[in-house]
Amino acid sequence: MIRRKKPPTISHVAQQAKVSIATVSRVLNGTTPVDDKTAKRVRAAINKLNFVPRHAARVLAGKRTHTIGLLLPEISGAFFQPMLKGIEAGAHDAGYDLLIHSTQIHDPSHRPLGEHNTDGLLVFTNSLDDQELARWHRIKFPVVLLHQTPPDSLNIPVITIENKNGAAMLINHLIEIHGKRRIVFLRGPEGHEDSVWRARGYREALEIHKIKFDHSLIASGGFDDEEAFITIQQMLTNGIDFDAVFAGDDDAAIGAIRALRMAGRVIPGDVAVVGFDDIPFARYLSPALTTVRAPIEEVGREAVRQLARLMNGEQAEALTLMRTELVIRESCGCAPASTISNPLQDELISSTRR
Amino acid sequence: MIRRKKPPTISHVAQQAKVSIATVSRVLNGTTPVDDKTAKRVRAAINKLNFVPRHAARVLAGKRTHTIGLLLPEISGAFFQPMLKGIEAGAHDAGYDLLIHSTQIHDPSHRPLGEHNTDGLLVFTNSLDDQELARWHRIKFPVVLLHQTPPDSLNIPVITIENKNGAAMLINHLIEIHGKRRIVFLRGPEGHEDSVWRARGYREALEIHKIKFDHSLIASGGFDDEEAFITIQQMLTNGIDFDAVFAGDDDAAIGAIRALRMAGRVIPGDVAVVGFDDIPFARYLSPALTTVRAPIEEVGREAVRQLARLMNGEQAEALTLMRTELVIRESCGCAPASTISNPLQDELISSTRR
DNA sequence: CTGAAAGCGCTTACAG
DNA sequence: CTGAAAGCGCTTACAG
Repeated sequence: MIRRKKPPTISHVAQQAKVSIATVSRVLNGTTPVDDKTAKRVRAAINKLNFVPRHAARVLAGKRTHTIGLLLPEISGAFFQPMLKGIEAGAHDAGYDLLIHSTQIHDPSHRPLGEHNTDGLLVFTNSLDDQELARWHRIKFPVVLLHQTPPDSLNIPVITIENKNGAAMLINHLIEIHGKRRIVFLRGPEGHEDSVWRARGYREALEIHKIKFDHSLIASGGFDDEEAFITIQQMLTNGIDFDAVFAGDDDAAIGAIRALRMAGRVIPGDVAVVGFDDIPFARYLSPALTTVRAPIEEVGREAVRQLARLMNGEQAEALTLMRTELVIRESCGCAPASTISNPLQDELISSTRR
Repeated sequence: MIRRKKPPTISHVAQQAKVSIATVSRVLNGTTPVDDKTAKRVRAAINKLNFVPRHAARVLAGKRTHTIGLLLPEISGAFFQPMLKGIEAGAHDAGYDLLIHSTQIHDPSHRPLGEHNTDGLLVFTNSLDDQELARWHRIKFPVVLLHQTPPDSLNIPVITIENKNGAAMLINHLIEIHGKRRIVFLRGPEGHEDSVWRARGYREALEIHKIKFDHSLIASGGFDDEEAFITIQQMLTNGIDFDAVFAGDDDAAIGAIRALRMAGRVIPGDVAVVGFDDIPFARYLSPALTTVRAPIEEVGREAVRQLARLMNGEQAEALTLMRTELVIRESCGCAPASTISNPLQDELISSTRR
């Protein structure tokens, strides 16, 4: 068992400064004017005892926590980096601390993040069951969803991106410019909405070009390097014929490229490979990855903004849909812009129609 | 102001189930046997009211939190991904929840993570001032340091890696195999211990080969893509002459490569570039990056293990120094192993002497 | 400007 | 097996 020396409490400080605990609390919070000399004594006592108020007690006594929580399924893949950056920046701007928990859905009686230790929550796809969302909705606890539609018809604000159009633009490009007809699509993790919408974009683009949908070209990539690697290897082994791969996201694209190379296929000569997200590394791959740029960081910022409105008792936007852009580089078969890869020269095509 | 409907408390449940709150607490915690029928009634009430105990109250009343905290300066750069993975895995194995906060040192009276809401803390370099560490040490609150030596002579356990030997191996390779003499070193962020040790490795290697240390070859790379990019551009503009760059870490190596390319330099023909860490993408760069493999994920796991010992009142290892390995790929000037890049074929050289 | 006291929602000896 | 009550460390009306 742990034996830690008991930290000082507000009573110790009060004793030391010869005032009541109420007064200590007041200089701590600056809620009520306190006599200068008294305040000075209290501060001296605080310093001397090295007193730090216990968060738990404060929260119990009804104070706001000034922190927001972020619930993630896991922090893996390059995707989360810009998202975290945006959220951190947003939280900082709004004057909130940020606490992050990556969770595999677990025992609801023991949530590490919730109304007991935060003023509001950001919830990313797949990190929570609907019951918990419903409960928060019921007690009017501020929650904003990322890349995920709320269950039932709970009106919880959502921030997400133009997945469908982004995917469709990508597939259109492969078909129209590079004459591809047999395009593999690698799905993301089970229940991941981004994946569902990208699949729809894929199908719609096929339909527009009267290309028959072929089930055998759909497989699971898990938005993950390793899983995509294995899947593509398997498709190769099974002799499935294809001339392009839409890997679902950039991480999976890396795995796909690796598998294809290992099998001796040339990219983009034999097979074109495209991703989604435009993670920082996408442009440094060789061939440089053609992909869709998702404004991931901005999604994070905006989510905090909406959450802040909720926490202030204001109304938030029900749905914020952020634009995606086609980023054409080399892995689709287009020629390199120049020897010097200049990001500014990437061709950008916006996903907003018209 | 926020008006949330008040969530049910343990008293409501007690009323509903017609028992005392003590009994409710018992079925909640399973601490004392409770009559089956009573328990069933209580559980029914809990379900009906959708009751979730308030963490803050539990903690106040003296329960352990079953969660550990991780303090980081920021989650940026590809480095943190494997570290987080290791820590998450470690926490999960040890049966703890993990809460993460990335912080710029702020107001000590308002720490988002500490003894009030965790049972122990993992602290990464640069995320905290020494005072706070000293305070925790004083109250015997379990803390483990990552990549950072404790201040003064507080005996706080540390997990870190063989930075010096790793760097020395890298520089030795550049000098001995590729005949480099003017090697740039890009420092990491201010106060970052990894950077300090890597600098020492760099200098020692130079000394061994009787190469005079040249101040003008040292600059700041910040362990960051963008910062390294700017720095190298500047060195080029200033006409500083060099035949190799040790970028400090892999992220910075990417920025360095970008700047050199933009200036028309060929890598590794004109300038060799090497990194440190071996982040997942290092092998996919072109040329594939020569670097030092740091067992980042394992550092995370081990840190949690040591922390768990502390939290159990056991003694922890004062210093855990993890081995690094030289990973020779192409960016140093070595020939590619084969067209098919196989990780297993990378040449590995361990940092442990003898 | 300051203090005494109630209350936040739990847990846990102590009795029974 | 179960309940009454004290206590965890704060905040905040309510008086003065």
